[in-house]
Amino acid sequence: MSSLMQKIKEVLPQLSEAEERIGKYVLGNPEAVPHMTTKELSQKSGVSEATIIRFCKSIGIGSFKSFKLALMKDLTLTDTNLTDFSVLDKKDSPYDLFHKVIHVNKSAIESCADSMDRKELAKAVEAIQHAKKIVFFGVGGSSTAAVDAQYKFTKLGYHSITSLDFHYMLSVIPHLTENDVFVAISTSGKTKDVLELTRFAQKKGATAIAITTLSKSPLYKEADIRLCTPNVEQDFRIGSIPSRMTQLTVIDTLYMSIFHHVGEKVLQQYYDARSEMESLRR
Amino acid sequence: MSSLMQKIKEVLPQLSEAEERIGKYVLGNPEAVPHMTTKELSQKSGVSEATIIRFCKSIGIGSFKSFKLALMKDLTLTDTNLTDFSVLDKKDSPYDLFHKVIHVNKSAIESCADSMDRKELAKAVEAIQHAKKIVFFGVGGSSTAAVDAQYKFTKLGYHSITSLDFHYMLSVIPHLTENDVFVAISTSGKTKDVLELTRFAQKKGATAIAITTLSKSPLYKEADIRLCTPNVEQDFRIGSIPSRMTQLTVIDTLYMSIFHHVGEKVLQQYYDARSEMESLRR
DNA sequence: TAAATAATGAATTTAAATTTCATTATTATA
DNA sequence: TATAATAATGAAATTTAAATTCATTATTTA
Repeated sequence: MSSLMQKIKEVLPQLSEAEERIGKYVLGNPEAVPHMTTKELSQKSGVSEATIIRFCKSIGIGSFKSFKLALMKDLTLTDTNLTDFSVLDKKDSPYDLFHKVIHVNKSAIESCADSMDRKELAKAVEAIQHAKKIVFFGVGGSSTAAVDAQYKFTKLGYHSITSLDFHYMLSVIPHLTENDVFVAISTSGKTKDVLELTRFAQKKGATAIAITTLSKSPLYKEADIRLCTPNVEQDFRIGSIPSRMTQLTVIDTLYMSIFHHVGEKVLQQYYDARSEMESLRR
Repeated sequence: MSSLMQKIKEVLPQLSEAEERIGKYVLGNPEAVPHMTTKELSQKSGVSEATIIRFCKSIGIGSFKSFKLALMKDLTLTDTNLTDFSVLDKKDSPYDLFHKVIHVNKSAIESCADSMDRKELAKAVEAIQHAKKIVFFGVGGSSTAAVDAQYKFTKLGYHSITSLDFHYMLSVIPHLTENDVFVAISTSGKTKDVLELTRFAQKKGATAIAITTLSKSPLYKEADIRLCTPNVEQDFRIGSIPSRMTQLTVIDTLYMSIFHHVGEKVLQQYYDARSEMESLRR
């Protein structure tokens, strides 16, 4: 716990009722407060604006602005890992939500570092490097990552395929061989479509890479290579927001790694494409 | 040299005379500026207050307040000068790259806070709330955000459309009316396809929301509502990685805001869909 | 119970940020 | 070269945020 927050906690019992309410709100939503005005904070915590000012003085800070600055500094120093989004509030304005989204997404990406296994990652890069074809598949919220990956790897010169359509995929997979890679994306690791296609691809000899959470799910168990995303809060309100960020971070890593490797070879083509794009830019 | 100061240095030659004067003052007195008002800074640097505001926008930051905050952060974070990706190294292992990707993505999301204008955001949410149809369009790296948005807003019960195909979009837009919203996604704000479709949609009376960087681009100028993403480093090696993260963060915010609003109404349907999904889960 | 004190928010004032608008300078075009 | 179009600029007005004042209510003390 950092110094300002600590300080607030300490003096909380000595504060008046209204000021205590502010203190509690601040402690509960520290990352939201630095972007608020006195008016907003007064409404959120159910006191008057005047009391906000008094609160600042009570905890020994001269102005509301200084208070916000101090709080912000506090938060950056102790990168709070409040991954949960339970702090959503009826009164939240779009701007408040914006800052909460920033916070959640940042936390999600940060926590990617915890779940990734470097050996598995190395294996995945190795497999993709030598792949003739790469097929990505994800449904629902995970389809975003699949679409993104397909685009990125096409840019790198790969024969890269994805589709939201299960039956389309059924027609793609029979043509896979040992040289190919099937990347299955599913947060839960239980999605039936994804599982069935993964098994099918494996039967054709393709290497199955799973981008999924570390769990006892069938996808986790059966995949050849596991790239784990962290178990981020799955609140219904935020839906798949944070998990999609983690999936994309994994995709980005694969992309960067391959780019890094094929490097110079692709680079010239890349520049060509860029200048061509400039002139053609539709 | 930290990133914001670096950025100012870079754009300095492109700025107008008055704005250049501000830039020089800031570079010369970085530690003084965060505590100044627009009036003070205008006097110190010998320009008008209005020009101060324009200067902030010129360097891609949405308000003077955000500028001061960004500058302050810049000055305190002397050690983390990894913001640029030039630190890519031939010897980097996939795992090294993974951590760099995490860093870049995190920074990109963080800097979203600088460029967003709360009023524009409120306007966007308002427009979408009352929309009958929402059309998303982005090409290249920006298509990911469009696809993601389309999925999210469909889940919220909207008639939500996107396609990668310009000609398909040409057949969609004629049916738009004043009640509809067209969301154009383009980092540069110059993509021809996006511009043409945006103008077409506006001609049909739809409200055009642009998710783009704060710049003098045609898309920025012509859009009815501007949701600005920060000017993240556009290194060819990382391509559109960070800008896609910022676009998604904006999409997430819109989604959360609308969700928050329609809230209870959709919630029941949402739960129904979930349990249905459990049983149907393919 | 009455006086003193403390707590509070509504209303006001002050100050800061932002926008608008008219003016001037610059550039492109006939 | 003259003229229109565009961009740059600051003065003034507007909007927004912060801070103060003051009247009201609750609480404590004698």
